[in-house]
Order: sequence, then C-alpha cells, then structure tokens
Amino acid sequence: MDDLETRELRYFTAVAETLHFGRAAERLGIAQPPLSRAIAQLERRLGVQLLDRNRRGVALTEAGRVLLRESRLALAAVAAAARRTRRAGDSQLVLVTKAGASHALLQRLLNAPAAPPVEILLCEVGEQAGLLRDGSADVAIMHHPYDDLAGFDTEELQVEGQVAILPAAHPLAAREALTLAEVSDVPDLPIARWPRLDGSYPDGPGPEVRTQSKLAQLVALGRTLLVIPASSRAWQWPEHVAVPVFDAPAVTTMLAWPSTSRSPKVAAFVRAAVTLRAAA
Amino acid sequence: MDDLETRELRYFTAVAETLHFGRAAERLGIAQPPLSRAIAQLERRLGVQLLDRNRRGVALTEAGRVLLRESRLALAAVAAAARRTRRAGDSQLVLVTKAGASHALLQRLLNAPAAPPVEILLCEVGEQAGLLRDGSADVAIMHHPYDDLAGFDTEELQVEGQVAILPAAHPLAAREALTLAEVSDVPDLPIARWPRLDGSYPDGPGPEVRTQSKLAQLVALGRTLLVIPASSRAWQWPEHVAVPVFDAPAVTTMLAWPSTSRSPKVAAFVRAAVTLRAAA
DNA sequence: CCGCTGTGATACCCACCGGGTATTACGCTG
DNA sequence: CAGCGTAATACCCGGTGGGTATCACAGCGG
Repeated sequence: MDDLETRELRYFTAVAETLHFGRAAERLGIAQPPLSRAIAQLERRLGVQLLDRNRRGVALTEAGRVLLRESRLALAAVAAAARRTRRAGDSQLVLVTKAGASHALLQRLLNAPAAPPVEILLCEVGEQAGLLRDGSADVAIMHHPYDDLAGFDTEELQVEGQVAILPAAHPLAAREALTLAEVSDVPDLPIARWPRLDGSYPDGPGPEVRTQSKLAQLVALGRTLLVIPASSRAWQWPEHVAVPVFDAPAVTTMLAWPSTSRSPKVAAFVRAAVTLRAAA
Repeated sequence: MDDLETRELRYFTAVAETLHFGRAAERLGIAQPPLSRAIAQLERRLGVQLLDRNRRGVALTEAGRVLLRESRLALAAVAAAARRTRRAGDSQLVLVTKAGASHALLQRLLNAPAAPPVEILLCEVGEQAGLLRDGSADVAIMHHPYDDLAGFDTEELQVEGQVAILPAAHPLAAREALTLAEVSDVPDLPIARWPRLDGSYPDGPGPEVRTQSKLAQLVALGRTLLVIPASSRAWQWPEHVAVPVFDAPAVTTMLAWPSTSRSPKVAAFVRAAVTLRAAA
C-alpha cells in the first residue's frame, strides 16, 4: 500500500479550499498543469473521485469533503511533529490564550511557585485548538462552552457568570442587571457574527468580526453588544459598560492540552495550576 | 518553512524502532546509504540531532524520542486520511472490539432497530486506539480503566464487576469470592505480562502474552490467572473457573470514537446505542 | 453565429533528487 | 593488528515533479 505524501495533501487542500486550480497553484507557488496532474494521480491512487469538474468550476465530492477534513488534521499532525521536535530541548512551555481573557487568573498561574518558565502566545477567538494541534503551543486556556474541546484533556480552573458589554451611551447600560432575553434581541444592537472554522460567516443582521480589537471598536461605536465571561472585562474601554446577565450559562475557564501529550513540561504546569486552584 | 514528507517520517520511525540503519533499510525495502542520507538531511532540516551514533550502535536523543512519538501519530493521521476517504461512500460502519469481550452487549447493539449496518473488526488487547486513529475503524468498544481513552469521545454502555479466571484444578477455584489481595499475590499463579505500546514487556515473574488465545491456554495449563470484567467470561474454557473479585475496581464498557470525527454514520450508531441503553 | 475569455487537461522537456552499488572510515574485539 | 560490523561517503542513474506551450471546451457577449 503506497502511503500518501504530505505534498499531495497540501496540494489537495489548496485546491479544495480555493475550488480553483489556477489560484491554488499560485498559492502553492507552482504552475497549474503539475497541480492538475498531481490531483488526478491522487484520485487514481485513492481510487475515489475527489472533485467534480463540470461546467464552470470545481466542486468537492463527498469523498473530497472527507479528505479535506482529514488532510487538515494530518497536516497539522505533521507540522506538530516538526515543531515539537525542534522545541524538544526547551525547558520553556508555550501557553496560548485568547487576547484579553482571564488576565488575573493567568497572572496567578505564572507567579505560582512550582510553575515552569512559560512563554505566552496570544491568539484570536477560536484559534487555540489549531495552535495546540499543530504543535505551536503546549497548553491553552480555553472556555467551555465557547471553545471546542474535542481531542483535548482539560483541567477546570474557574467558573464564572457572564456580563453584557454595551456602549456606555445605550439605555440598557444604566441597568443593574439584564437577562439573556433582553440582550439577545435588541434591534439597534445586533449581536456580532464570528467566522466559522472554514472562514465563512453565518447569516444575520450583526456586523462581521474577526478580531477582538475590531469588536471592541464596534461596541464603542454603538453598533453591537456582546456577552462574555466576567473575567474578560479586562479589555473594556471607557466607552464600554459591563452589566451582569443573570441567566446566561456559566462559563468554565479550562486548561487544555492535547490528550496525546506526554510532555513532562505540560504535566508539571498542570500540576502547579491544580495545586494553585486548590489553595485558592 | 519546508514541511516534512511522510517518507521522511517513515524512514525515521524505522531507524528509531530498530536502532540499526541496516535492518531499518531492509524493513523499508531500500539500501542503507540512502537511508543514512535521508536521516542526516532530516536532522539538518529540523536543526536538531535525533540520534547519537557513538560507539557500537545508535541511540535516540531526547528530540529523537519526541519525534518518534509524533511521527507515529502523524503517520496514523495520514493513513487515516487515505482510509477514511476510500471508505467515504460506504454506508457501512466499522466497529472494532477486543476478541471475546462483551458478547451479549455487542449482540444487542447490532440488533438495535436504529443501528446502521456494521462491520465487526476483531483485534487484540490494546490495539483499538491505533485502529481508530489510523482510520481502520470508525468506532470501538473499549474498557475503562484498562484502555487508554486519550483523544476519544466516549459513551458509557455498562458498568460491571470483575472476576478472576483460574485453572479449575487450583485450590482458589473452589472459593465463592475472592479479594484483590488474595489473587494478586499467588506464588504459583503469577499474573501474565502484556506488551507495552512499544512492544517491550515489563519485568515480573509472570509469562509474557500477546494474544487472548495464548493467555487462555496458559490459564488452562495452570500457569497464570487473570482478572477481567464479568462480561468477558464468554471465552472461558471448561478448564477455567470464574470467581468474583469483590474489591476489584468496576470496569466501564464504553463506545469510543475519535473526537475529531464528524461522521454521520458514527453519530447515528452512537445515538442508537444510547437509546438502547436507556431502554435497558 | 462566431470569436473571446476563462478554465482545466495534455504534451513534451528538463533537472533534480531519491535510490542503487562500491568503497571508505571507524570502533570494537579477539 | 587483523577482522568484523557498522554507518558515512562517493558517484552514477532513472523516475518524476515541475516548467512552458498548447489544446479542448463551456459560457457569453456582440
């Protein structure tokens, strides 16, 4: 059985993501004909049709969709192998967290007596899983139920309520507390839309956002509101007001790491975090 | 940044597992010099020394050990991509289970009204995780705490006590019940030793076993005993006697599947299994 | 209806590199 | 010091991955 090469997977993901041989080739830095040939060869070797090339364009078949999913995971695993090997000697551990989340908690973690040296990597919402999977980070701070924890081992750090972040000028900003029903259906403050994993946006009235800073800007301008864990209030501006949302589901801040990890660095850090939590 | 190719990972794992360039090359079906060259090139590209080639033989460095672990995972992910793509169209689902475990439960699962068509794959103890990871199977029956469930989503199927399997001729076989202390330290019936993930055996007085059938044989011959979940009694022979072990930890039979799975086949099967459990 | 445009497939060539054989270098051991 | 077992080096060759040029074809506008 001839195994696939990562080159083939990279080529296929490029085509599958762009649905265009020419642009995919450009992205890969090769010419279009070799790419066509490589994909055709891949289909022959797998014995499955991956793409429908009919009138005006390319579409994924069912098998193609499966391979796209699996290719991303496999390529992340290969990249992880390289990164983790390069960093094998480092005593330093890389922790990734969403920009602006859980400042105080993180501070306590880093100052814990038993904690090993830690390098902090900041990312945007929803990017932690990918960075853990591809070996860019050893451990992440994630939030249940916001983040997808599939494939990770976790340790609970804290549980907290959520607050609504509103423009200071808005009538609702004066309230002592709010309910989910009140904030989820404010006509002049539609909830912002985050990109899905594939980069596309769900439908809806709210503005499209991709980064926290852009979101903060939009709130300050009175264009949207959001509901976030209380500890994430760190990044609010003078133009923002935070109001507790009574019936919002509790958010659990968790330490997460690949369940396949056997790294002593990670184990030591998690142990330090757990004893810290016990002491608190 | 130049990515690694699966060929390089295959080559490295071969060398790392044999610790011998010549034999590794033979296993790979290539000559020794190109293999040496490929490994040297890999070390150059990663910028890390993977092997110590000093006096009389090869040893893994710390980085080498990391890469060996990661390579196995990455290669399994690539193989999984190929297998799952080939089987994308199949409506049939592949379920893997240890030979001889939980007959009755499995029977009920397969006969469940909502269950999709299922192909059964039998494997030896501890092999389920690998078969799930490399895409040979979609879902597995595993036993907590015996099996390593890292990286899998699970659904509990049943909880049960454990029994000791003894040679019928042994004095302990006449007892109504036993304790862990009694069975864990019987001088003439040392507990058998299973291979670790890397194929080596732990130290100890018991015989080395690799397959269930060999183990059954050894018990029948009066050379060892074992403690297993009550539902696994299916494979006992006339020469075997099962005696409940009161204080042995309870064993949970679980349905497990890769937490990255998004397959509707798997989802349907799990749903069927859960409703079945609820009905029982 | 015809050419234009934008697309992927084909044809063909070249150069690189992965793999082979032969040999060397080196360390241990008798 | 000779002999063996090992990995590294030297060198050559062929396959294949990549390039350019071109084709085939479908939609579409004039």
